[in-house]
Amino acid sequence: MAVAERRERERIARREAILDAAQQLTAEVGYQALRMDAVADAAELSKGTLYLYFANKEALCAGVASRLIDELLPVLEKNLAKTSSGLDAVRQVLQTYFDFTREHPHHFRFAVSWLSSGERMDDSTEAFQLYRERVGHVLQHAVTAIERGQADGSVRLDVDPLPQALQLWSSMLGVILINLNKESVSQRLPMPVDLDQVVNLHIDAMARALARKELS
Amino acid sequence: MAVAERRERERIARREAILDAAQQLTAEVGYQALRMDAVADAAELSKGTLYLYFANKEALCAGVASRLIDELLPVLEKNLAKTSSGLDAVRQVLQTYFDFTREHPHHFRFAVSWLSSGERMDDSTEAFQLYRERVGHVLQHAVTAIERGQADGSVRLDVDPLPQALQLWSSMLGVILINLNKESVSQRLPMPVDLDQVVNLHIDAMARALARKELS
DNA sequence: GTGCCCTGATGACCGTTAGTCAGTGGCTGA
DNA sequence: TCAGCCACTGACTAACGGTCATCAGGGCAC
Repeated sequence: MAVAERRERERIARREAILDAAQQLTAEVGYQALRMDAVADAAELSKGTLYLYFANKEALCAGVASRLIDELLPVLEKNLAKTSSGLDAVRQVLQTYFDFTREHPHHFRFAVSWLSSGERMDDSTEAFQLYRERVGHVLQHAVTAIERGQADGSVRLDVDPLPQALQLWSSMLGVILINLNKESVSQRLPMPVDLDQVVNLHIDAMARALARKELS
Repeated sequence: MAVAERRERERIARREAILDAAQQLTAEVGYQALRMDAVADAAELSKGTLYLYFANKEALCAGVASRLIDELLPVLEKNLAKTSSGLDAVRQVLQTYFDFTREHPHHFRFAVSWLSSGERMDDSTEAFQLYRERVGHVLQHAVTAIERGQADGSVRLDVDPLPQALQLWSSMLGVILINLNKESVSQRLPMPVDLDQVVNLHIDAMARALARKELS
């Protein structure tokens, strides 16, 4: 049935068109302020049609987020290829992730709101399965970097790669969160602080904590 | 005018009564699911009245959050009094904050959603001013702990207390965020991970990164 | 070629909820 | 006694995510 195949192609293309519109709008206003009506308008479809392709707004956002994180993976792999040691690779994972969130702050906000939503967000939809898988890939690069460091002697042997990668990822999450809101955060501190510097301090601290040899 | 004074007392009492109702409900359902109608019902007032005391729902939530963080400060001060060194005090600040978020997960979620809201949340209301001030107090304890450690020789001298305290605070934020959602997070990892352990790993890593003497 | 049917699209409509505002009643001070 | 003020009220509005009865038109059987 050539018809069935064409239908399937058209379905995928329409889904992509919706994601195009949503991604464009998201980049402008963020996930929170994204309106389903606006997406429908931009995609030149009616609102009801959106719900034929995505279970709800969150699933649509997860679709956009999956696309974005797909951009991260090749960059991360390229940067990791240049590293000279496992410890250096650990730094590179953190730095690359940070740079990515600077380019796509809305994506990061979405991830945080997903993580902090508790039970509230129904993330059992297909779009979320994909998204979680991609996040898992990023995490895996951190695990691999630690293992590589243990093999080449740059990382302490008494750390367990997987839990430690989670520690790296989650602590980085908080640092980035603050950095994304540095204007409002720093404004109300007694003295001015350079919050970009805090990111570097964090990466340095992490490297020091994982380093096998004491680097002074 | 004794009347004016009584009016003022009554106004404060009513405000507190609203906060009582909101705090109770928040503990049950969280900030996100808190309904202004429900608060009005619980406080035995009409919804319109709530808006005479709080500019909007967020300001009301900030009022509840301020109350909660007020509970943290004395506990933190008590725990800090028991510490034997500055480095130990740093660990204690992190641990106490973590324990607090376990008791008041909703408060923490509110703080995160405030931080990740960007421009969206109008936090110029009086209730937020108070809340920010309290957060500043907690942060100050971290700064003081680092300074104490530098004075007693337990913390490296080449760290700048204020930025480093921000690094400690923000990284801890991320670790706690993951911990609060450990069920949903760990569920989708290739192998089971104890996310409570990640908190300990993080505190250990932070201590290692700040310690003056290499502790192997 | 004709007509039936299925699929995908539609948009008016619904429910929920934050926030508003014209109206009410009781206390105060003259 | 009564005018005026002020806290309070609750029906109302707007905004937005999500639904569903209905429609159009392309494909298939005959």
